[in-house]
Amino acid sequence: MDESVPQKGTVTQRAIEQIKAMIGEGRLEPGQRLPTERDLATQLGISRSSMREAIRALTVLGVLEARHGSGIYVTQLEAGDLLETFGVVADLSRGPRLVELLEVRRVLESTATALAAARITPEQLAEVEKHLEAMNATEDPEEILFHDLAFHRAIVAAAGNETMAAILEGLSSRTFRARVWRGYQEEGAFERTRREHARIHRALADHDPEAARAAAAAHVGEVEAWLRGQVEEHGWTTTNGTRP
Amino acid sequence: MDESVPQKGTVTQRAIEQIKAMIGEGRLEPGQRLPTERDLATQLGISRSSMREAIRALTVLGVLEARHGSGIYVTQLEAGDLLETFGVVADLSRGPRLVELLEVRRVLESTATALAAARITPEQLAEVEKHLEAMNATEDPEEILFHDLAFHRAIVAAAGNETMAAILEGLSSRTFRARVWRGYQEEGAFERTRREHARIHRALADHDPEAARAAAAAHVGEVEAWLRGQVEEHGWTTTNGTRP
DNA sequence: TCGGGAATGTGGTCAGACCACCATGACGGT
DNA sequence: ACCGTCATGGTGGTCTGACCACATTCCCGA
Repeated sequence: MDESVPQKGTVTQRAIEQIKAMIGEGRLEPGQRLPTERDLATQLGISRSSMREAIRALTVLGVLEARHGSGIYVTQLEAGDLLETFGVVADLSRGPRLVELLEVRRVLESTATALAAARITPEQLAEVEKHLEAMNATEDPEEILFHDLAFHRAIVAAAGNETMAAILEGLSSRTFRARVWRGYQEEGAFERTRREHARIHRALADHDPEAARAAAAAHVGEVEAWLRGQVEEHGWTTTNGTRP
Repeated sequence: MDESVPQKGTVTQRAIEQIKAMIGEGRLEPGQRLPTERDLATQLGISRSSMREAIRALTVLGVLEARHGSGIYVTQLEAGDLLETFGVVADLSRGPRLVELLEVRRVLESTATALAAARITPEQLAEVEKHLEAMNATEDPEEILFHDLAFHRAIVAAAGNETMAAILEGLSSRTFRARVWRGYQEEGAFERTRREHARIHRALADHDPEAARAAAAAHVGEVEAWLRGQVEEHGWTTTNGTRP
């Protein structure tokens, strides 16, 4: 077919760019099914192996989705699809960068919480309260962590910015939170966490953005300050410890 | 080798997780060279093709780097490496999500600018001024865009949070800015942009974080408001238009 | 009419070959 | 003795063709 494209980088890289361009130009709509790997490879004049690598790359980026036995599809290209890789960053970061990530989270989450305070509906507030109460009603760390995540997720969702929500989701992903939370909560921070959550909830119920922003910033800031201390004290790396 | 891992998802996916785990557990250090594709494939008991797909996936994520004829290496795992994919999001987003991205940028950049005002050194300030003057000294849109990017990049760098800088880099990537900027500047916003930049610079020189935050937020907010109007008016999609 | 199974098409995996590139070191000229 | 040159081996990059696993479709028989 179009042999117009000359040598430029590796063959696979070229294929990645071409498919990305097709989507950018609107020639491929979200949800649409692509030609088969074999056809695509023929069209671009490359082998199926190289085409598969290109598809794999775009799959990882959350742009394409391959369904075994069915075909290759363009994702909905929503924030959640494209920002899923953000979680990997949190998983592989350690030491000083963990603090930086928490600083980003503090900035974004305090803003999101402020927005939520202004816009939250009674239904959304009920969802928040559900997880708040569930969190206070149990002592099981696993369950607490689950409802803690859901609590913040519900708030961020009420802010109405899906992109921001997707980023924060990556910054609060289960493994990331678990790593930091474990050490933090060991120091008897449960009670403080409960107070901070209550303050956030009150600000939301009062529709008070400024109070909500301050409460959220303080909440994340507490963890951030603790982690900063840990990193400075011992050169903490916080790898995914292989617990024996 | 370790045939202990049973069937779980696709073979390639398993390989991706295993390599990611090796890095997470510290068995692979940043900058370290990995075994050859052939050896890795043998070790994990899979074919070279599948292993190559796994490597491609981790390459896209910014975790690995393959050098033709030399070998496969673990990247430095710095924020820039891992967040490079963030630019793809900006490239493929359109319509309402563009506004959301700009909102995220406003939040992060205003914070970064405030931090910079508090910490910036004379050398860093000189760098900022260099681009500010260069930007005001030309009429070539390409050059203006270049120095505009460099202006903000220098400020964000002075904030001292590499993770935040990497995210903002993705949100200001050349293609993203070009798409929005083109339309924005067509409406004679040059003069306003100059005033806003001057205000940001003065706040930095005065080491006044609050003024810096306000100026940066207003600056991005201007573009954001304009874009929001565009999206609401015509159902603007802002694809990479194939200009005929 | 409807249930089930075969046929087909798809992505997933494998094997082996060859090419392009890089690093190293042996070699020969100076 | 020094240094540039080039041969060589090893590495990632690409291609081919085959087979497997899964989803969908469709047709046939109950």
